[in-house]
Amino acid sequence: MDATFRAISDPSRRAILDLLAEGERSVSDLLGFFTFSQPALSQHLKVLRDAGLVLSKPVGRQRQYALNAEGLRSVADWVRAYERFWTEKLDGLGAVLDREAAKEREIKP
Amino acid sequence: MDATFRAISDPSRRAILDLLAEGERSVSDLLGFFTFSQPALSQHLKVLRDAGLVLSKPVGRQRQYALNAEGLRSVADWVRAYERFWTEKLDGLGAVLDREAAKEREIKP
DNA sequence: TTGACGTATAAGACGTGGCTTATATGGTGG
DNA sequence: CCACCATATAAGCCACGTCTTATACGTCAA
Repeated sequence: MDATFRAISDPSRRAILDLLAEGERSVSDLLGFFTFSQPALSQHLKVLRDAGLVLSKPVGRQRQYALNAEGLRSVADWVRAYERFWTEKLDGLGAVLDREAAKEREIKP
Repeated sequence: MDATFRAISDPSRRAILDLLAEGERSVSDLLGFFTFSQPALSQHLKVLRDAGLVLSKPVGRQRQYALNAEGLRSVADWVRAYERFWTEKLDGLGAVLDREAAKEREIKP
C-alpha cells in the first residue's frame, strides 16, 4: 500500500497509468509522450512494476506494458472512507464519526 | 492536485488524516499517536495545510486541526477512472477503452 | 509579571527521488 | 554475422523530503 501511494505521488507516473488505461503500450511509444530521457522512463516504469501497478512482457525486442488496475484498489478503498464527508454538510467537521474509521491508538511508522 | 498526491504519499500523513476523520484534534493530541518529534509533526501538518487537506485554528494556546475532505476529491476522481477495470474481467487488459479517459498526446512535466 | 505550556520556525544532517550520460544486454533483419 | 534497435541498468549529480535539536513566539495561569 505504501509503495502504491508513493508510486502515484509523481505526476509523470500518474500520466503513464492514464496512458496505459487506454491500452497496452511499448516503452518507446510511452516515451513519445514525455520530454525526459528514456532511462528516466525506465526508472518510472520500474517503480510502477515494483508497486504492482503495471505488468510488462517482452514482444521481440520491444517491451509491452499493461496496466494492473487491481493495484489501485488500496487507494480507492482508502479514499472511500472520506466520501461520506462530501455528501454531508461540512458543518459536521467536528462531529464524532462512524466507528468503522476507528484506528489503533498508537501508530508506529 | 500534485500537492495532494504528494501529501498522501507519506504513511504518517495518511494516518493523521485518518485520525482527523474521527474529529478535530490538537497538535499535542495528534502527537500522542506518533513516535517522531513535535517539530516533525508540525512539518507534516504544514504539508497537509498547504495541500488544503486540513484546516487549523488557534484555541487558546493550543491549535485545533480539522480534516478538509474536499481536498481528497481529486484523488477519488482520479482513481474512479480505474474502477471499471475491477468490475470487468482482466482479459480486457489490452482492450481499447472509453474515450473519456483520453489524454493529450504530449505530456509536459 | 513571570514561568510554564503549546506549537511554529530555523537550521543542520542525511537519505531518497528523479534526472542525466554511459553502457550493457537481448532481439531483429539484411 | 554484424550493425542497428529497444530498453534495462549503472553511476553520478543535486534538489528535495524527513528527521533531529534549538529556539522563537503566542497564550495561560499563578
